[in-house]
Amino acid sequence: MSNAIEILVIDDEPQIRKLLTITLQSNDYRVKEAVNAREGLNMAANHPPDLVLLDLGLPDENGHLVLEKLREWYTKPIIILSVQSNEEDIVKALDTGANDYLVKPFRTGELLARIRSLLRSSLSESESPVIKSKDLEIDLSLRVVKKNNEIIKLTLTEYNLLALLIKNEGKVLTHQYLLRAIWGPSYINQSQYLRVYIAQLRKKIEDDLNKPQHIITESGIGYRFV
Amino acid sequence: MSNAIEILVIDDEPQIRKLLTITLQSNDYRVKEAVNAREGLNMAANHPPDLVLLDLGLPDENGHLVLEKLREWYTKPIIILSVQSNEEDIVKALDTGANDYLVKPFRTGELLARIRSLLRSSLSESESPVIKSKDLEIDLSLRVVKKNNEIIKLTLTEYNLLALLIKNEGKVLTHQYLLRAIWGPSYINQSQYLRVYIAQLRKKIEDDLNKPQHIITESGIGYRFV
DNA sequence: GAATATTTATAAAATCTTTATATAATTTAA
DNA sequence: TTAAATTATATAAAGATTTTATAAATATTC
Repeated sequence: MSNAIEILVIDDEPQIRKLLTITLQSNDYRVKEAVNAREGLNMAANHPPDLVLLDLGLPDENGHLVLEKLREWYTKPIIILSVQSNEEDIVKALDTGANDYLVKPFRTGELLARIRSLLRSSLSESESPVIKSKDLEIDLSLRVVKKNNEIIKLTLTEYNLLALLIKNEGKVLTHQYLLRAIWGPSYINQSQYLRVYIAQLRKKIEDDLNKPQHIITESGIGYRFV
Repeated sequence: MSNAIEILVIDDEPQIRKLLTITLQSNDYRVKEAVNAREGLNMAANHPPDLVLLDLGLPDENGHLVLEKLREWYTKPIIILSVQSNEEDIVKALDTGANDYLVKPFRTGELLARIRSLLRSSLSESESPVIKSKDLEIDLSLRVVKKNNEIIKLTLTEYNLLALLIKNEGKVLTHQYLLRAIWGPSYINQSQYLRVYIAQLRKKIEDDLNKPQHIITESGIGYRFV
């Protein structure tokens, strides 16, 4: 998978690198390893990762200095891993731009949770989940649908229906399923509702109503979004 | 100073609250104190702070549940303070939406550094102090709104509503969310309030009331600022 | 007592539901 | 396999309902 989240580990201890790599990989992150400051800064610059795990006790350069250099341009999360547990180091690292500081030995479950926490906030602010096709674009968090870069107005039911179809892209959703999900369990026989709303949606998002490109009818079964 | 950063402390132990309040105030933060979950949630809703310090061991409700309720709508940083140092609690809290977790007793210098770290990222990314569009200009730090370079007078509620919409530019904010954020959780059914204030805001900032360019109605859902 | 907030009332707009009818797809029977 | 019959779908449009906009009256706050 090429859209996996990439994490750069900068640590000189081979056994820590190995532990981190195995832990992270088994949680579906892509991992790159650097064994010292020079290599770490190079790798970060050549191919910026989504998050950096940085050991403060590197052999070739002072850890705080590495952090400072990295922060000159790197804006995504940096987590410090260090054997130093004194307050001075922690405060200094955080004030230099680190987003978190874990004292070695750390608990891997906690590290993973802190990684998730940081990725959550850094991702949600920069880019929201947008689904794009040739002419359509749906931003589920903004609740906005665009066709050829123009916002199209959808009513509550129209949007709910489209969002459900899109979330299950490629999959045929049965009449029953759609009716139950949008109108509720007591409406599963009101297929006509569905037809009316599918027609309205197509009028808004399809170029040629006689040859729908997005909402495909599966006669006798349901509809499918492609 | 009225534009100081405001921190809400939710903790039932008086001596901890006192320590936190003194520490924070001497670092130029404005502090509000809540002694239990109910009071904390109310205070957060009525006047959303810039950051929340939440004790997990509250007397009246489970801490994780409080965190969950808060995160339903509150998007700014939350730091957990807890005597529990077990990994399970830490992971759970972080995955529920906490941004950091400090085990009591904590070092105040580290707490302050972690607060600075979180405020740094949340402030720099979420709100640039001045937002401009063709005819409108809003300075969130000065609390001033200009239309065609003329200052327009807004009441407290009008300003809070407009500021919230603007901070979430492009995003549809539901009635519930707006009512909860501006009036508090007990007002989520008073959609009429919202309509009255939206109408007043439009009268002040829109050129053509029949074709609003800034505050867009999403019928059945809420409003969106563009 | 002026400014602001909360209610109330009501007209207008938007949306949803229902009906009607044409068209398309599928099944049945010769 | 083809033609008729049946079933399923598409779409417009009318009526019903819900939602929204706005003015204006009343209450509250500072």
